Amino acid sequence: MQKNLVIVESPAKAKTIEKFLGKDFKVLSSYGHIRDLKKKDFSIDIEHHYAPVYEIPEDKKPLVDTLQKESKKSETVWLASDEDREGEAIAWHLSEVLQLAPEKTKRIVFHEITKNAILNAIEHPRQVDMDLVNAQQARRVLDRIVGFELSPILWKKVKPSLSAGRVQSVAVRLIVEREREIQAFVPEDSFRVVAHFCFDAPEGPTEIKAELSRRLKTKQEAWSLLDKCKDARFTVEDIVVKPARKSPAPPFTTSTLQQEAARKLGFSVSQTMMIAQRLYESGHITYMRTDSVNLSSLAIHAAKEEILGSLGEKYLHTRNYHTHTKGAQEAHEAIRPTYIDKRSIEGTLQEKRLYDLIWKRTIASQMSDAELEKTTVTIGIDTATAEKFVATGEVLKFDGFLKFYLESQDDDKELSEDEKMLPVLAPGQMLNLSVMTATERFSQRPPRYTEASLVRKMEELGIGRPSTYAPTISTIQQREYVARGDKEGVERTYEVLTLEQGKISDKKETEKTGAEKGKLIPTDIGMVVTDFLTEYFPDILDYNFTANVEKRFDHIAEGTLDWTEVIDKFYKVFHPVVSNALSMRLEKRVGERVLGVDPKTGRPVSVKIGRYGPLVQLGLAEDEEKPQFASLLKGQSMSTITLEEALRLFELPRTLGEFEGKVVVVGVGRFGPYIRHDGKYVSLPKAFEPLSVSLDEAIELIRAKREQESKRLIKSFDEAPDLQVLNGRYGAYICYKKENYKLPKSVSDPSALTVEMCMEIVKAGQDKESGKKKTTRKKAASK
DNA sequence: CAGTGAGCGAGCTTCCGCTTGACTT
Repeated sequence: MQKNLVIVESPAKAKTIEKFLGKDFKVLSSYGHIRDLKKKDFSIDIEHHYAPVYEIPEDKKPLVDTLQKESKKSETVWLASDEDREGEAIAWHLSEVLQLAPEKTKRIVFHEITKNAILNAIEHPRQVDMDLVNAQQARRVLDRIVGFELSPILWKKVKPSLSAGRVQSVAVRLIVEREREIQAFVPEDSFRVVAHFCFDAPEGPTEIKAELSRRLKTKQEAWSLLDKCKDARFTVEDIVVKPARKSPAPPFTTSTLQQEAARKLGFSVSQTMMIAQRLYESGHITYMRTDSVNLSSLAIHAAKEEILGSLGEKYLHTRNYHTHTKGAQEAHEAIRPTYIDKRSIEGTLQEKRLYDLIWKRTIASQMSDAELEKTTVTIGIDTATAEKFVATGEVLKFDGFLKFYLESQDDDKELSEDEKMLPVLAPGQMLNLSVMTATERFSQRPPRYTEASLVRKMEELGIGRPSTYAPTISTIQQREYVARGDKEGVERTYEVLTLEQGKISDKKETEKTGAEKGKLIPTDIGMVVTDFLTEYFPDILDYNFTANVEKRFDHIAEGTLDWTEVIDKFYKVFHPVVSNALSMRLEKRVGERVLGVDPKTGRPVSVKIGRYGPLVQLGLAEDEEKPQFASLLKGQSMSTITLEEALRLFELPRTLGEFEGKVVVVGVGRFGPYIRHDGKYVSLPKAFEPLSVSLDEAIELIRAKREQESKRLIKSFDEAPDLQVLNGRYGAYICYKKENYKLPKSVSDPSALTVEMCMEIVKAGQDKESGKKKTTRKKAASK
């Protein structure tokens, strides 16, 4: 009979802890939640105090069986899930499902995975905290109610298979509203005046650059200042030297790691999480889903040793950081290297780079401030005494933590001139003007969100958790509410006035502005759904909704509120709005817009969302003649399409002419624009537009496709007509009875393959396939 | 891969937070 069973959430954690506890303890993992509301049904009994209907998901059953057996064998079961709302619920579900007797069940928590922390936890067990569990049930039930009541409204009113929820709908709203701000943005221009002065210093002629202390509103104003400066005397009026400090950023949380990995390494949010997961599993870093900036005393000590050893005491400044994030639950440490003395690790390049980032950030957080000296020089103009030029310089006196790490800025802001050292000057010193320019500058529109900056905003609003940031971002893209995309910049002209050698000249220059890559852009569906939800459910879409309900969850956790009453209060208000929204008959479809009348037929033209996305419609459903439909093209938007553009869409499919006696037709299908000829399809590359592509271009594309086709067949065999060696997008492969098989790496020349060799590969592939099918089928069933 | 979409209409879709798989084309 084994004495003790400890259950934690993560298997990697289980492995480490088992080492600390010795023979009398077996440590297993629950792999997160073991029980949840039933997947399919609403599963909340409204009539009976919102009683949740739980089930053990199919893929968790074997695990639960194992836990069952092991717990029966043990004298004491230690529930060691995380110390937060979800962790407490996991502990409770475990004790319910495994039917653990209270006298042999103990709840323990620890914040750091160290031997001391765990032994200490074992010394201080407690019972499962039902108030905290109820706070979790309230959270879970609320999310189910919101998600499962809102989504069906969208299926009926907008499009099937859409979804809405407390977190995702607000995330989409942020992106939609930002896009509208950008559309409504009117840039304001002003003139930035910069002067280059020169003077004779002991070491030779020296230059200094200074900027007028304010921007000038108009060209006239700029001109008149430059005019005044033609014969002006410039004098150094004041020199101020001020010390300044910069402090390091706190250690990484999930959200800050995602942001920095995006800025410094160019990783997507999900990529960062996958790489971090691997680092965690191989024991290199602490847990990667955390909202805490706290470091264990052990880690701080290790960082201290590391800094003292390599740089000395001057660079050391240990600190404890505190979380100010809304709704943070701090069940884990900050993300840091497990062994801080490990400067680098074995692994892929990406793993190494991410580890390096985490290492530097952790070490820097325990290092001294950087010390700077900021110098400000004010330069007066005798012909315009109200105006001043200002030159600023910055000198790094002591690098401190900057030796390792500087947090990046989003590229949102206009880059400031890099500040550097100023030459030595004295008050009263005269300066000669060499050149002065007044350049027209424009105020910047707000930037679109990146995945990482959206995460930052969500965290700020307390929406979502470290474990859901990445999944939420992929959900809103999967539902086609938003898409990652590039925006081309626009050419803009601006004016530059130059004063040089007593003469003012005036010229126009051009620049590209507003180009963005990989930013989140809302789709028509995203905008229509957001408008609909904010109109009917303003409370849910409110940026403070989560923060407000979190307050109530906190009261439940403290035991001062009953969870079913919180849900009841919410449901009594929410559900009638849902019923109302479902029953109302809409004059128009949600998001429908009438563009005008087709001059040819006199029939009305409108845009709306159809089952497969945005479409234009010519005529009405009740007309005797059936209406015509056409999908919007890529790059077109319901909100900006004009009547003329819409009418042109009805020209598709369009006959271009004949080639080899057969018609060539261009159209737009489910997979984008295509050319059809002689029963064969060729997709239209991005560079062409279906409305403007010519017959000659189409023929060219058909020929190119044929050329590619002809290269497709590498080898066929007379004795085995079902067998072919083909050239595909990913290189050579074998096709046998319509199934494809990958070639092993050992095959260097696919054209040398024989029937026997091929059949061997096919057979190996089939064996693998049959082993795989079981799992894929299971996946499909659970989906 | 397939180029659709209100007149019949079954049955499907959906939430958020905990975890890690075992897959590739």
